[in-house]
Amino acid sequence: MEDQALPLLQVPHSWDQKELQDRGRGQRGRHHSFLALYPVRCRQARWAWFRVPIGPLTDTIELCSCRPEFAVSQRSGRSREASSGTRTLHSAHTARHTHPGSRANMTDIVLPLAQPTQQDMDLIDILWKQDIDLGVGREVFDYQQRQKEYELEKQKKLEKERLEQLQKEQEKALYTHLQLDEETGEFIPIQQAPPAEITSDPQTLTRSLQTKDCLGSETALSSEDFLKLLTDAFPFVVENEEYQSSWLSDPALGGNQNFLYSGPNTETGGLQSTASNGDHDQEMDQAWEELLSITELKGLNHEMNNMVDLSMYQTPECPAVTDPADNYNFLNSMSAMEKPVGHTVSPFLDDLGGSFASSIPAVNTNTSFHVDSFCDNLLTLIDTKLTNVPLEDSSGQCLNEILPDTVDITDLSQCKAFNGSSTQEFNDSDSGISIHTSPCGTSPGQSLTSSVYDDGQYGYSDSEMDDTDSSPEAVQHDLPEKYKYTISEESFFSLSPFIPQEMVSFEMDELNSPASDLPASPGHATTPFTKDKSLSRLEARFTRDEQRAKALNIPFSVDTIVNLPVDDFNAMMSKHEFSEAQLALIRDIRRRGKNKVAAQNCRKRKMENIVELETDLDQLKNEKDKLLAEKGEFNTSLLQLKKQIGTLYMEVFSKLRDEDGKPYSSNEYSLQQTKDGNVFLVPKAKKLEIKKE
DNA sequence: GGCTACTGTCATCGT
DNA sequence: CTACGATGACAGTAG
Repeated sequence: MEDQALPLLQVPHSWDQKELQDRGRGQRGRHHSFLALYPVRCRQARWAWFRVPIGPLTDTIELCSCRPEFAVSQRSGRSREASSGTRTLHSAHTARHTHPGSRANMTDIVLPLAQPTQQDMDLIDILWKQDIDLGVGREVFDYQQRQKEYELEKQKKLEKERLEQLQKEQEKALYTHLQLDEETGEFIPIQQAPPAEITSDPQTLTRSLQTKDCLGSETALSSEDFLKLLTDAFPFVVENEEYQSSWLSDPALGGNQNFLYSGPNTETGGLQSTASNGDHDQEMDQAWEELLSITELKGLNHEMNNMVDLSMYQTPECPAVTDPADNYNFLNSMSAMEKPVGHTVSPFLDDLGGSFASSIPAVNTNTSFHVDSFCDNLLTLIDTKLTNVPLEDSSGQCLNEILPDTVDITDLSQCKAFNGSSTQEFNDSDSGISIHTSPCGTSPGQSLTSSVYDDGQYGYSDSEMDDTDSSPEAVQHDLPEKYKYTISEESFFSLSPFIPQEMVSFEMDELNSPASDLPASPGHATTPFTKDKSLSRLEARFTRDEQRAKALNIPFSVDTIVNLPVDDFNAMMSKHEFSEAQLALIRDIRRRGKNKVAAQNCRKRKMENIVELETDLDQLKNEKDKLLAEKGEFNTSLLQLKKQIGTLYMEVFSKLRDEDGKPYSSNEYSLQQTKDGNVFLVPKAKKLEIKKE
């Protein structure tokens, strides 16, 4: 640790660090209460600025009165300046500064006591005089006086703290009657008296929507509790369907059909009409419009009456099911509801939580997706889950083994199969699950995978394959696109004896991994979707190549063909006899695979180069600005120098006298400086000659 | 339907 | 001459 104390400057008490930096060392303030600031290097390698009363400085510094003013990073220019150019006050001894008012990190600072040399004393004296010149008397620096001021200040501070304390207590008392809404951060008044019955008053209902977290956080909220919550007064805000999902997700609610039946129309209208302000009104309108548009746009109005929309199925925190029957009743009740409420059915899945989520893929994904059948499935699933009977797929594999331990509910949110918005989306989305949770496609009874697989649609020929490329539907019927991938993937792997098992597992792991990568939070469809997209393409590509390989009975996996080193590859090839077509295909596969990787690398490099160039550009721009500023400064100083030289010239010239004591005419004479530094008075005519020479 | 981003593929060049 | 990587150009796909 360096012990340095550098007398830098005296500044007014009011100056802050920035001002200090701006004004720089050596400047003086106008106000009273001048203090000497000593930058002291502390153990944290920072410069602490200490305020030291000037008065005692002439003799000894009373350390107890030294208070750190502020700490300046050592890297700051100011600190460097302080450490480099200033004279050190050498201390005969040092003392640990342990003033109670010191900041925590300053307690270890060693402030050297000044044992001023004559030089230092001179400097201090000069500073004193400057202060006096500025109208600051010595009394300003009187320690006793300052001590009094300090005491006064301290008292004021204490009083202020007491007031704050009082205020806090008042707030605390207030908050005991309030409840914190974790989502909105608002405090909600706690009303002790529970309502006698569930009201159909939309406002009350919508208020209850705000209890999302309260509801969601409790696994089994009693209906009484819920009713209590219902009657709590909230500011009316319904921003998205999540609110609906939250309140509907409560099992207790699910069991109350009256409540649910009372919902749709009155609620819709009521919500809009009772919205307390325009914004909320608008938001509500928009929310309902969006909900309605989903069905209207897709032309599924009629179907939607009986269909369950799970598009909002995005709440990750799902309480465990406590009473499946409640959910079942609830679901049934929902089937009779109007569209808007029909949309809100999805949340009941939240109740089922992760346990149900893992079973969801087995739900019938027919486009009709009738709620009854869904309920049946649901109930079956719940029962299965509850009775701990392992689900089995068509191949006899235990679903519990296949399914990831934790299937995030967001996986299902991806599953547009439950969206019900359109047939296409319906199917397509299901793939979101089927890819990552294969059992979806292999659920007993309605396994699309097995049906297609069994139908023998899995033909292989190059031409067929090309057809598949251009219009996959042609070959794989009207299966959901990703379903197809899944199907082909699965069936291919299962059918491909030549693919090493570890490779299969690797592939499948790779395919499954995005599911686990999916964010837990709902509503983040972008990232996983991107992954899904690339994933499906990857799958498609692999499938295509694998299919081609399979079609020509090539006994290697695409990965092997592509990734094997040349020698190994050649050795492998030499062990088999291939036809021309096979050889060509293997070459193509290898070339394509290599090129694919190369293209990926190439694009990556390209992007990196772009980023690098942008960085360089920024740097160059900064440098240019800097140079321009520097140029301006140089020009200014050059002008100043020229001016000074002109002045000097005139001054010297005007003092020159001829033999008669008369000044020389500037029209006839001029001063010239030779290279050796001598200055001559030269007649202007001669000057021309010199110039010619 | 046009735009954009992403990706795979092909052709070509250089090593 | 061949293999291979790099890269521009193009096409297909999906949002």
